[in-house]
Amino acid sequence: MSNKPTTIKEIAAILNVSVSTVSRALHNHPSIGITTQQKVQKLAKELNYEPNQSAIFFQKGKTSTIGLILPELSEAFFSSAVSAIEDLAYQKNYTVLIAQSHDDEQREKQLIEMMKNHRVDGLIVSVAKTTSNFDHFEVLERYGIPIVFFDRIPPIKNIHSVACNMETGTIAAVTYLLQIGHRCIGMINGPATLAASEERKKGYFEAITKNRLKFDGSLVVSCDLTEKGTQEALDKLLSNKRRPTAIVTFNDYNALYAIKHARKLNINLDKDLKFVSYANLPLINYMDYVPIASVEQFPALQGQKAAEILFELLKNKTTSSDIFYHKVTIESELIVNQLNRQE
Amino acid sequence: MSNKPTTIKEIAAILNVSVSTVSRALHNHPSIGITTQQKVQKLAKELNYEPNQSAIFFQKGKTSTIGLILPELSEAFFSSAVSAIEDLAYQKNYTVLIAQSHDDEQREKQLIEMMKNHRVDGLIVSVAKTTSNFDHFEVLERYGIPIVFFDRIPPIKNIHSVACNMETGTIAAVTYLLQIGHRCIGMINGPATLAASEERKKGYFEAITKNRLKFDGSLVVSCDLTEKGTQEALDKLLSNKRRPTAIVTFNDYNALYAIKHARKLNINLDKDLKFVSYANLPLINYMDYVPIASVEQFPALQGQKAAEILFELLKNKTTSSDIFYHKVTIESELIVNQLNRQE
DNA sequence: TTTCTCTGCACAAACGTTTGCGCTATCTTT
DNA sequence: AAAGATAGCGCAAACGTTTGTGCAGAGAAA
Repeated sequence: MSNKPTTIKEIAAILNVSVSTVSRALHNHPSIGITTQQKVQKLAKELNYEPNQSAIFFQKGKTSTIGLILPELSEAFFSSAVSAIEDLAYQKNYTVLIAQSHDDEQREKQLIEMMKNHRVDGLIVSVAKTTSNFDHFEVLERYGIPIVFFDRIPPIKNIHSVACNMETGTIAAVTYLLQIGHRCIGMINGPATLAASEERKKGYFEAITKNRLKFDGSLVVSCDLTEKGTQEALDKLLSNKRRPTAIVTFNDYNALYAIKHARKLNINLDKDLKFVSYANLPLINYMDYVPIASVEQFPALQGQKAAEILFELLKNKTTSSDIFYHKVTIESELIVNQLNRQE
Repeated sequence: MSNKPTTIKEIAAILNVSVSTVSRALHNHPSIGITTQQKVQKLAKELNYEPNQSAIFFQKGKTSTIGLILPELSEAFFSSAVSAIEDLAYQKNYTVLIAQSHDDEQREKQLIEMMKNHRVDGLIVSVAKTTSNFDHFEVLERYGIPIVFFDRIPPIKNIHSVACNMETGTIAAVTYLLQIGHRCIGMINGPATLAASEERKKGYFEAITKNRLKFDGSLVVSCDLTEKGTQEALDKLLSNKRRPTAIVTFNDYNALYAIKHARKLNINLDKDLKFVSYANLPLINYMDYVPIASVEQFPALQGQKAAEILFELLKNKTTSSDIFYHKVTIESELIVNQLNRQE
């Protein structure tokens, strides 16, 4: 068994032509006669010829491979992005080398090293939560390997990035709650260190003031996004002078923790307290009590945009790409949950 | 910018030695003098030399890459498996080319083709639900590319596989329910076409008869695993002459559909009806009412075993590996849910 | 006929690395 | 001193493909 794959050489030998002729014939090069071209292609098909990608990669000095580093594949947000990136890469005859950092900075560094050795043509990255030093990314740029960041963008200059505008999404969320009658709206926000937290808060403020209500700082509480932190944040909000009738949470997990805790406190989630969240996880479909709306961040679209930018960069590699840095912002969108219980 | 990476040639030129000497020195080959070796390694570090993997792959005729084809990355089961496989591959200096079939047979075929062109050294596959023709896999074997299947195993001869024993897990599940006092236990099983359904049914039968109870066929109903099908199956069980006090479902999603439906029917899930499920999804942690126990199928372990087998096959590639086919069965295990509400 | 222009192909280098083989000193043995 | 062994390194081929250049023959223009 184990038939060695057919090579261009063998085809050339059989047809008594040179390897270059075969190569060009297979690529429909104009300088090859039509009859020769057909002869070659016919035999190639018969012998089941498949070009040896390894040889091509080596020869061309590029791998037609893009690297993709993200925190966790099991998070629905990222796996959606992966699918989108994969699809686009597939169309362009690229392959995707996927790796998970597990939100570990060291691992991320090693993966970058690995990607470099593998001579990936470019990289799409969503950085680990814990990453504080970003030198390893800059090294890659010096090697001429372009990087596009998405969703989690490092705070450094001169990078290509794709991210979601959290502010407008938050405005939509709060406005929606105001429209359906809520007047006292709480927010369980993320830690202040995250840029995304700041955007959410800004959006909250905007929506409140634009509707001629006055902003109450005690209704926005930070939390570390753990289950315990969320419980404490909820407790704080519930014991506030003005008790909120609706709460905007930082993300879906966050919302679920809060909902769980609220139910334990015997709060009627159909009447007394509503939640709005971010991300729109599929697991929402399996829950009994779910947020009444979610701010969708379009992970697939983010991934697609990131990939488009990367391919653009790869195409124009000759020109000094240092001149222009892409920075795409995607508008988030409020999705009102259809499964919303109307009892 | 865009410094071209250092090559072995340049190092050789600078030190006035041959490329072969540099190559061997970098690999600590015994036939190279200690001083030369150190000189080379020192300079290599200074020049930031990194071996060109493309060239090595090409030269060695192997890519040190394994392909991984699975239905859906977003399913927690598979993403766990991916992580385990990645880790092992990383240790062995292999990289993993991941691709999703999205449970589509055509896509799966294309991916196989792509993997072949990329000259992956081996493949780990969990086949798409819809795949009915398995020729594309057999082609690979003829190319000398070994395949290891896991979890979803195609019904063909002479393959390497890793899978979970559903029968013992089911026995454990039913036995547990018997132990905590249930006497009438229902089962929402999968379609009869799936081997896994058969195993579950067998396990159910075993557990019942071993405990000197008589098997009641009306307590085991098939379902197509959709939400609607699950609802119908539950309805059927609830209107059975002997109404079950506990139900074993085919998988977690299945269980969630059933739980949702049961709650809509105002059934007291703390008292009147208990569920046991399979898979132990992490989303369980976010649910209000969850199965009281789950049969764990150890996706990470399955992935790891599959990878181990593959690396074993790759190591012994010279010997005609046709002789022996690996078939690993992993025992599933009943996990009693700690979050189980004890009210 | 001569010169010029294509057309259609062959030649060979190049990409970076590994590895079998051969060669030359030096050292050991007799 | 002659012969053999060994250590340390260089030479060159090989992996499969692409691509710049060269070159022959055919046809067209003079």
